[in-house]
Amino acid sequence: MKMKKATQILNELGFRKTEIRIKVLEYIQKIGKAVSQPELEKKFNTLADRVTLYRILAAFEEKGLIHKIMDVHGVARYAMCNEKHCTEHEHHDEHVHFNCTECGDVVCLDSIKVPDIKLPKSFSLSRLNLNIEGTCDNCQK
Amino acid sequence: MKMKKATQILNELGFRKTEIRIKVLEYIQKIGKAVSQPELEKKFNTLADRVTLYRILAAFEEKGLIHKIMDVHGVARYAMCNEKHCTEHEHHDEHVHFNCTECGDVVCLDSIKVPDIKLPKSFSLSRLNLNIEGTCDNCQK
DNA sequence: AATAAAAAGCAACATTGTTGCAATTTAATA
DNA sequence: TATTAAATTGCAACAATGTTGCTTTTTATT
Repeated sequence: MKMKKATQILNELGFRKTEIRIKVLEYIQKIGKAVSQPELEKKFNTLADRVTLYRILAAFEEKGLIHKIMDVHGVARYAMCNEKHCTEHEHHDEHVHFNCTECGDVVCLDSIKVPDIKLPKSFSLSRLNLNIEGTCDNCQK
Repeated sequence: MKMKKATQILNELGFRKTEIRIKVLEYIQKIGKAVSQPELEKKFNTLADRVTLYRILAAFEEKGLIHKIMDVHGVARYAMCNEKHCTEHEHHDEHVHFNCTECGDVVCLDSIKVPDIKLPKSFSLSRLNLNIEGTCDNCQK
Protein backbone atom coordinates (compact mmCIF):
# COMPACT_ATOMS: atom_id res chain seq x y z
CA MET A 1 0.00 0.00 0.00
CA LYS A 2 1.65 3.11 -1.22
CA MET A 3 1.21 6.38 0.60
CA LYS A 4 0.62 9.64 -1.09
CA LYS A 5 3.14 12.28 -0.16
CA ALA A 6 1.94 14.38 2.74
CA THR A 7 2.65 17.64 0.95
CA GLN A 8 0.64 16.53 -2.03
CA ILE A 9 -2.33 15.60 0.15
CA LEU A 10 -2.25 18.94 1.93
CA ASN A 11 -2.17 20.66 -1.44
CA GLU A 12 -5.09 18.71 -2.79
CA LEU A 13 -7.20 19.46 0.25
CA GLY A 14 -6.42 23.17 0.14
CA PHE A 15 -4.27 23.21 3.25
CA ARG A 16 -1.06 25.20 3.53
CA LYS A 17 2.10 23.21 3.85
CA THR A 18 3.34 24.30 7.22
CA GLU A 19 6.05 22.32 8.92
CA ILE A 20 3.81 21.12 11.71
CA ARG A 21 0.98 20.04 9.40
CA ILE A 22 3.38 18.09 7.22
CA LYS A 23 4.97 16.41 10.23
CA VAL A 24 1.65 15.57 11.88
CA LEU A 25 0.27 14.07 8.70
CA GLU A 26 3.43 12.06 8.04
CA TYR A 27 3.35 10.84 11.60
CA ILE A 28 -0.23 9.63 11.37
CA GLN A 29 0.52 8.00 8.02
CA LYS A 30 3.53 6.09 9.32
CA ILE A 31 2.54 5.22 12.86
CA GLY A 32 -0.18 2.83 11.77
CA LYS A 33 -2.33 3.42 14.79
CA ALA A 34 -4.80 5.93 16.12
CA VAL A 35 -3.11 8.93 17.71
CA SER A 36 -4.42 11.41 20.26
CA GLN A 37 -3.70 15.08 20.73
CA PRO A 38 -1.80 14.43 23.98
CA GLU A 39 0.45 12.05 22.06
CA LEU A 40 1.14 14.62 19.38
CA GLU A 41 1.77 17.20 22.06
CA LYS A 42 4.51 15.09 23.57
CA LYS A 43 6.02 14.46 20.15
CA PHE A 44 5.80 17.98 18.76
CA ASN A 45 5.70 20.27 21.78
CA THR A 46 8.58 22.35 20.47
CA LEU A 47 7.00 22.80 17.07
CA ALA A 48 3.48 23.84 17.88
CA ASP A 49 1.08 25.00 20.54
CA ARG A 50 -1.32 22.46 21.98
CA VAL A 51 -4.31 24.30 20.55
CA THR A 52 -2.77 24.18 17.10
CA LEU A 53 -2.60 20.41 17.32
CA TYR A 54 -6.28 20.20 18.25
CA ARG A 55 -7.12 22.40 15.31
CA ILE A 56 -4.99 20.43 12.87
CA LEU A 57 -6.74 17.22 13.86
CA ALA A 58 -10.16 18.84 13.56
CA ALA A 59 -9.29 20.27 10.15
CA PHE A 60 -7.96 16.97 8.84
CA GLU A 61 -11.04 15.16 10.06
CA GLU A 62 -13.38 17.64 8.48
CA LYS A 63 -11.83 16.98 5.09
CA GLY A 64 -12.19 13.23 5.40
CA LEU A 65 -8.46 12.66 5.71
CA ILE A 66 -8.51 11.11 9.16
CA HIS A 67 -11.28 9.75 11.32
CA LYS A 68 -12.00 10.23 14.98
CA ILE A 69 -12.34 7.36 17.38
CA MET A 70 -13.32 7.66 21.00
CA ASP A 71 -11.06 5.23 22.78
CA VAL A 72 -12.02 3.25 25.87
CA HIS A 73 -10.70 6.00 28.13
CA GLY A 74 -12.81 8.66 26.46
CA VAL A 75 -9.86 10.21 24.68
CA ALA A 76 -10.25 11.18 21.04
CA ARG A 77 -7.90 9.42 18.68
CA TYR A 78 -7.44 9.82 14.97
CA ALA A 79 -6.29 7.50 12.24
CA MET A 80 -5.95 7.71 8.48
CA CYS A 81 -9.10 7.10 6.54
CA ASN A 82 -9.32 4.78 3.65
CA GLU A 83 -9.27 7.19 0.70
CA LYS A 84 -11.84 5.20 -1.16
CA HIS A 85 -14.41 5.53 1.54
CA CYS A 86 -14.15 8.95 3.12
CA THR A 87 -14.74 12.44 1.81
CA GLU A 88 -15.36 15.86 3.20
CA HIS A 89 -19.03 15.07 3.23
CA GLU A 90 -19.15 11.62 4.63
CA HIS A 91 -17.09 9.28 6.69
CA HIS A 92 -17.26 5.52 6.40
CA ASP A 93 -14.94 4.00 8.91
CA GLU A 94 -16.96 1.10 10.08
CA HIS A 95 -14.13 -1.18 11.03
CA VAL A 96 -12.87 -2.60 14.29
CA HIS A 97 -10.85 -0.42 16.63
CA PHE A 98 -8.68 -2.52 18.85
CA ASN A 99 -7.68 -1.03 22.22
CA CYS A 100 -4.76 -2.81 23.84
CA THR A 101 -5.06 -2.89 27.61
CA GLU A 102 -1.31 -3.43 27.98
CA CYS A 103 0.29 -0.71 25.88
CA GLY A 104 -2.74 1.49 25.34
CA ASP A 105 -2.33 1.48 21.57
CA VAL A 106 -5.39 1.68 19.40
CA VAL A 107 -5.19 0.16 15.96
CA CYS A 108 -7.70 -0.06 13.15
CA LEU A 109 -8.27 -3.61 12.05
CA ASP A 110 -9.40 -2.76 8.54
CA SER A 111 -9.29 -6.34 7.48
CA ILE A 112 -12.08 -7.35 9.78
CA LYS A 113 -15.53 -6.57 8.58
CA VAL A 114 -18.15 -5.69 11.12
CA PRO A 115 -21.08 -7.97 10.44
CA ASP A 116 -24.39 -6.38 9.60
CA ILE A 117 -26.33 -5.46 12.67
CA LYS A 118 -30.08 -5.67 12.50
CA LEU A 119 -31.54 -2.85 14.53
CA PRO A 120 -35.15 -2.66 15.65
CA LYS A 121 -37.24 -1.05 12.92
CA SER A 122 -37.61 2.27 14.69
CA PHE A 123 -33.87 2.83 14.94
CA SER A 124 -31.74 4.11 12.09
CA LEU A 125 -27.99 3.80 11.87
CA SER A 126 -25.64 6.52 10.71
CA ARG A 127 -22.29 5.50 12.15
CA LEU A 128 -20.85 2.56 13.91
CA ASN A 129 -17.75 1.91 15.98
CA LEU A 130 -16.76 -1.45 17.34
CA ASN A 131 -14.28 -0.97 20.17
CA ILE A 132 -12.56 -4.12 21.28
CA GLU A 133 -10.35 -4.34 24.31
CA GLY A 134 -7.73 -6.99 24.70
CA THR A 135 -4.08 -7.71 24.15
CA CYS A 136 -2.49 -6.74 20.86
CA ASP A 137 0.06 -8.69 18.85
CA ASN A 138 3.00 -6.77 20.28
CA CYS A 139 2.03 -7.37 23.88
CA GLN A 140 1.17 -11.03 23.38
CA LYS A 141 3.85 -13.36 24.65
CA MET B 1 -39.09 -8.29 33.67
CA LYS B 2 -39.36 -7.72 37.38
CA MET B 3 -36.89 -5.52 39.19
CA LYS B 4 -35.42 -6.38 42.49
CA LYS B 5 -35.98 -3.73 45.10
CA ALA B 6 -33.12 -1.26 45.26
CA THR B 7 -32.76 -1.59 49.01
CA GLN B 8 -32.53 -5.34 48.74
CA ILE B 9 -29.84 -5.13 46.10
CA LEU B 10 -27.80 -2.70 48.16
CA ASN B 11 -28.10 -5.07 51.10
CA GLU B 12 -27.01 -8.08 49.14
CA LEU B 13 -23.97 -6.28 47.80
CA GLY B 14 -22.93 -5.04 51.21
CA PHE B 15 -23.72 -1.40 50.58
CA ARG B 16 -25.34 0.85 53.12
CA LYS B 17 -28.81 2.06 52.31
CA THR B 18 -28.29 5.78 52.17
CA GLU B 19 -30.93 7.96 50.57
CA ILE B 20 -28.77 8.96 47.64
CA ARG B 21 -27.64 5.41 46.87
CA ILE B 22 -31.20 4.17 46.89
CA LYS B 23 -32.36 6.99 44.66
CA VAL B 24 -29.50 6.64 42.20
CA LEU B 25 -30.04 2.92 41.89
CA GLU B 26 -33.79 3.28 41.47
CA TYR B 27 -33.18 5.94 38.84
CA ILE B 28 -30.83 3.75 36.82
CA GLN B 29 -33.24 0.85 37.13
CA LYS B 30 -36.22 2.81 35.87
CA ILE B 31 -34.72 5.12 33.30
CA GLY B 32 -33.88 2.29 30.89
CA LYS B 33 -30.89 4.02 29.40
CA ALA B 34 -27.28 4.68 30.20
CA VAL B 35 -26.79 7.60 32.57
CA SER B 36 -23.77 9.80 33.15
CA GLN B 37 -22.54 11.50 36.29
CA PRO B 38 -23.41 14.96 34.91
CA GLU B 39 -26.97 13.74 34.41
CA LEU B 40 -27.18 12.49 37.99
CA GLU B 41 -25.68 15.73 39.18
CA LYS B 42 -28.47 17.72 37.58
CA LYS B 43 -31.06 15.36 39.02
CA PHE B 44 -29.69 15.01 42.53
CA ASN B 45 -27.61 18.13 43.13
CA THR B 46 -29.46 18.90 46.35
CA LEU B 47 -28.98 15.42 47.72
CA ALA B 48 -25.33 14.76 47.15
CA ASP B 49 -21.99 16.20 46.23
CA ARG B 50 -20.72 15.63 42.71
CA VAL B 51 -17.83 13.52 43.98
CA THR B 52 -20.23 11.29 45.86
CA LEU B 53 -22.04 10.53 42.62
CA TYR B 54 -18.79 9.57 40.90
CA ARG B 55 -18.00 7.28 43.79
CA ILE B 56 -21.42 5.67 43.84
CA LEU B 57 -21.17 4.85 40.15
CA ALA B 58 -17.66 3.46 40.60
CA ALA B 59 -18.78 1.37 43.57
CA PHE B 60 -21.82 -0.02 41.76
CA GLU B 61 -19.71 -0.88 38.73
CA GLU B 62 -17.10 -2.65 40.79
CA LYS B 63 -19.74 -4.98 42.19
CA GLY B 64 -21.09 -5.87 38.77
CA LEU B 65 -24.36 -4.04 39.31
CA ILE B 66 -23.97 -1.56 36.46
CA HIS B 67 -21.61 -1.37 33.53
CA LYS B 68 -19.65 1.52 32.13
CA ILE B 69 -19.94 2.64 28.55
CA MET B 70 -17.84 5.31 26.95
CA ASP B 71 -20.30 7.22 24.80
CA VAL B 72 -19.44 8.85 21.49
CA HIS B 73 -18.58 12.11 23.24
CA GLY B 74 -16.13 10.46 25.58
CA VAL B 75 -18.42 10.71 28.57
CA ALA B 76 -18.77 7.70 30.85
CA ARG B 77 -22.28 6.33 31.11
CA TYR B 78 -23.63 3.52 33.20
CA ALA B 79 -26.51 1.11 32.78
CA MET B 80 -27.86 -1.85 34.69
CA CYS B 81 -26.13 -5.11 34.05
CA ASN B 82 -27.90 -8.28 33.28
CA GLU B 83 -27.75 -10.12 36.59
CA LYS B 84 -27.10 -13.39 34.96
CA HIS B 85 -23.97 -12.20 33.26
CA CYS B 86 -22.12 -9.84 35.56
CA THR B 87 -20.42 -10.30 38.89
CA GLU B 88 -17.91 -8.50 41.00
CA HIS B 89 -15.21 -10.36 39.19
CA GLU B 90 -16.25 -10.15 35.61
CA HIS B 91 -18.41 -8.09 33.38
CA HIS B 92 -20.10 -9.43 30.28
CA ASP B 93 -21.95 -6.63 28.61
CA GLU B 94 -21.23 -7.34 25.01
CA HIS B 95 -24.34 -5.85 23.55
CA VAL B 96 -25.03 -2.89 21.31
CA HIS B 97 -24.99 0.61 22.76
CA PHE B 98 -27.06 2.92 20.67
CA ASN B 99 -26.18 6.64 20.77
CA CYS B 100 -28.93 8.88 19.45
CA THR B 101 -27.54 11.91 17.64
CA GLU B 102 -30.79 13.80 18.19
CA CYS B 103 -31.53 13.50 21.88
CA GLY B 104 -28.16 12.24 23.07
CA ASP B 105 -29.66 9.23 24.81
CA VAL B 106 -27.70 6.04 25.00
CA VAL B 107 -29.64 2.83 25.27
CA CYS B 108 -28.52 -0.78 25.54
CA LEU B 109 -30.02 -2.93 22.85
CA ASP B 110 -29.79 -6.19 24.74
CA SER B 111 -31.83 -8.00 22.21
CA ILE B 112 -29.25 -7.61 19.51
CA LYS B 113 -26.40 -10.02 19.66
CA VAL B 114 -23.03 -8.82 18.50
CA PRO B 115 -21.82 -11.34 15.96
CA ASP B 116 -18.59 -13.18 16.63
CA ILE B 117 -15.60 -11.20 15.47
CA LYS B 118 -12.63 -13.13 14.23
CA LEU B 119 -9.51 -11.33 15.29
CA PRO B 120 -6.07 -11.99 13.84
CA LYS B 121 -4.41 -14.84 15.77
CA SER B 122 -2.02 -12.62 17.67
CA PHE B 123 -4.81 -10.52 19.19
CA SER B 124 -6.86 -11.61 22.16
CA LEU B 125 -10.18 -10.16 23.16
CA SER B 126 -11.25 -9.33 26.68
CA ARG B 127 -14.06 -6.83 26.22
CA LEU B 128 -16.11 -5.48 23.42
CA ASN B 129 -18.35 -2.47 22.92
CA LEU B 130 -20.32 -1.79 19.79
CA ASN B 131 -21.29 1.86 19.70
CA ILE B 132 -23.82 2.74 17.08
CA GLU B 133 -24.83 6.28 16.23
CA GLY B 134 -28.11 7.11 14.62
CA THR B 135 -31.65 8.13 15.38
CA CYS B 136 -33.53 6.36 18.12
CA ASP B 137 -37.16 5.30 18.13
CA ASN B 138 -38.29 8.37 20.03
CA CYS B 139 -36.66 10.81 17.64
CA GLN B 140 -37.76 9.01 14.51
CA LYS B 141 -40.66 10.71 12.80
C1' DA C 1 6.45 43.94 -2.66
C1' DA C 2 1.62 44.05 -1.31
C1' DT C 3 -2.22 41.58 0.16
C1' DA C 4 -5.90 38.48 1.81
C1' DA C 5 -6.65 34.30 3.84
C1' DA C 6 -5.00 30.67 6.50
C1' DA C 7 -2.60 29.18 10.32
C1' DA C 8 -0.56 29.64 14.71
C1' DG C 9 0.06 31.41 19.44
C1' DC C 10 -1.64 32.79 23.77
C1' DA C 11 -4.78 33.37 27.49
C1' DA C 12 -8.72 32.13 29.48
C1' DC C 13 -12.19 29.05 30.37
C1' DA C 14 -15.38 24.68 30.50
C1' DT C 15 -16.15 19.98 31.52
C1' DT C 16 -15.22 15.54 33.18
C1' DG C 17 -12.91 13.11 36.34
C1' DT C 18 -9.65 12.04 40.49
C1' DT C 19 -7.40 12.29 45.17
C1' DG C 20 -6.69 13.31 50.04
C1' DC C 21 -8.49 14.16 54.20
C1' DA C 22 -11.71 15.44 57.73
C1' DA C 23 -16.47 15.01 59.28
C1' DT C 24 -20.58 12.42 59.39
C1' DT C 25 -23.57 8.49 59.25
C1' DT C 26 -24.74 3.70 59.19
C1' DA C 27 -25.20 -0.66 61.13
C1' DA C 28 -23.44 -3.97 64.07
C1' DT C 29 -22.31 -5.15 68.87
C1' DA C 30 -21.86 -4.80 73.69
C1' DT D 1 -29.57 2.17 74.30
C1' DA D 2 -24.69 3.51 74.02
C1' DT D 3 -20.37 2.40 71.77
C1' DT D 4 -17.72 1.67 67.97
C1' DA D 5 -15.59 0.50 63.50
C1' DA D 6 -16.27 0.94 58.93
C1' DA D 7 -18.59 2.95 55.25
C1' DT D 8 -20.05 7.04 53.25
C1' DT D 9 -20.07 11.81 52.36
C1' DG D 10 -18.45 16.63 51.73
C1' DC D 11 -15.10 19.80 50.55
C1' DA D 12 -11.04 21.57 48.52
C1' DA D 13 -7.71 21.03 45.42
C1' DC D 14 -6.02 19.30 41.38
C1' DA D 15 -5.40 17.00 36.63
C1' DA D 16 -6.51 16.05 31.88
C1' DT D 17 -8.86 16.88 27.76
C1' DG D 18 -10.94 20.01 25.02
C1' DT D 19 -12.87 24.74 23.37
C1' DT D 20 -13.21 29.79 22.28
C1' DG D 21 -11.82 34.48 21.28
C1' DC D 22 -8.61 37.40 19.72
C1' DT D 23 -4.13 38.95 18.07
C1' DT D 24 -0.06 37.99 15.51
C1' DT D 25 2.43 35.58 12.10
C1' DT D 26 2.97 33.11 7.94
C1' DT D 27 1.74 31.39 3.51
C1' DA D 28 0.78 31.77 -1.14
C1' DT D 29 -1.17 34.59 -4.52
C1' DT D 30 -1.39 38.82 -7.16
